Amino acid sequence: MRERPSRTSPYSVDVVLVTAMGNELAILLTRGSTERERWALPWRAPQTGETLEAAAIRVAEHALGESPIWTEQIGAFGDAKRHPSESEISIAFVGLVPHETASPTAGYTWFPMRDLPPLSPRQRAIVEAATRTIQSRLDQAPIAFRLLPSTFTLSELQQVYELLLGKRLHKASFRRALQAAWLVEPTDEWRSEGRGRPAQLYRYAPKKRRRPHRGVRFDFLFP
Amino acid sequence: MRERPSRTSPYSVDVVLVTAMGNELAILLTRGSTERERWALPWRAPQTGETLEAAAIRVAEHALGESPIWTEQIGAFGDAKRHPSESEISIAFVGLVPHETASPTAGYTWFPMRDLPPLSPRQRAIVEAATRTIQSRLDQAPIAFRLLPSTFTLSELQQVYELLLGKRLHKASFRRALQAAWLVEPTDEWRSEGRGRPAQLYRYAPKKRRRPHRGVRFDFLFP
DNA sequence: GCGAATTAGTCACCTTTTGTGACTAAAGTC
DNA sequence: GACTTTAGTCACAAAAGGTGACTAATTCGC
Repeated sequence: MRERPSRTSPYSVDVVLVTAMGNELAILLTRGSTERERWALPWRAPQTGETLEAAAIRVAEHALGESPIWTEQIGAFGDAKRHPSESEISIAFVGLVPHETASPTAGYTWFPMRDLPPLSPRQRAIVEAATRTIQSRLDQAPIAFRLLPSTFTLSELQQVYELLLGKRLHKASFRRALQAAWLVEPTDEWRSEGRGRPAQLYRYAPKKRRRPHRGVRFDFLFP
Repeated sequence: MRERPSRTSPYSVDVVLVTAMGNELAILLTRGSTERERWALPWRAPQTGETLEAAAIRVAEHALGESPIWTEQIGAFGDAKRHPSESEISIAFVGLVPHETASPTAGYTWFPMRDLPPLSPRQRAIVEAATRTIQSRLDQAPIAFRLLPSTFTLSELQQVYELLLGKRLHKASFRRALQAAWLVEPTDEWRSEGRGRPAQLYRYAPKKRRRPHRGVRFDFLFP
């Protein structure tokens, strides 16, 4: 099932598989067989007739035995940076995987994002772009909800958001915005997690559409 | 200078060149030489050692004699849709060009976005993605300002925003947000455009950085 | 058993942002 | 001079967002 690197393949599909591992984000890496001691993103030379996204999903299935709960293309990366596959360009995807159900198959290991081994320049650029892609999609798609089990506490949800956004959020603001969006509904279960007061469990149950009703923003970062 | 279509090329760089033509957005198309009566996006089979973005800029220079004022990669498009170049995948770029200075070379024509000729399915998908890319970048980069001459009236600027966003904006809100962002400064010139009161001319002169200071948003379009 | 510590959940207050109609100003048209 | 047209500004209300402080329910140490 493991495809061999085809040195003549003009492009590869590289996938950044991201999970919330405890208190940190982690991505899946594999030891590059073609290169000495280097770690690399899972990748694949897509077969003809195969959709790019389908190729990305197959990479994930091969590495984890499961498909991601959300996938998005990051873009094409060429720019004369070396790549393990020696392909000219990489079409990069990002995929999110709940950590509970995702157990890497042989040869794949989770690495915390804050402490990655050396990667090829191109793949490092891909990982950085993956972070930006996740963050910019976070308010447009319910990707954080699917990183959690089907029921979860609001504190857990907030922790996932803080992890993905890379910043702390105020509890009251977070819950107020969540309520206004009609995205979750409470179950009648509670979970006592050791110390403090037990938390009510919620499930993702979106109820109403948001009106995309806003004017312009001028949020330029560099003038 | 016109590169010939290489049938063995594994991928092509396709460019959506967008301009504000009077009251409408327009994109540049060329008559596909390999296909009977079809129009197509300008494209190029990139040379080895050439950056993807450099290839896109060269496409623009070849078609317009000028490089775009803003360029961004849209992504890679494969998905078994036919393409004039018969390449397996297209790396798509979007580029913005001021209409005043951009005169197409032979074989290239501006088409209003609302009335495009039939394109290949893949290129139609690329054009739609280009629109989304522009709209999502509009509040993060000063691309609207560079579509205009160096001095412009605030009404002209608002019209460009309305064109790119595809929706009307309220005059007072637009100007209030613009002032808060410290992006323009008035000149001491005025322009009388026929009918009503003359408008003051402004120039793009960004002064201060915005704080990326905001909580979460739950703006999902489909639950 | 009891107070301290810890986590969950909510409220109230205030500031900022945003939508919007109405207003004044300066030009042309008739 | 009255009317039309475009520019530019104001002020009010509503909505969104930041924040500290409060109550509630549990465990831990003693």
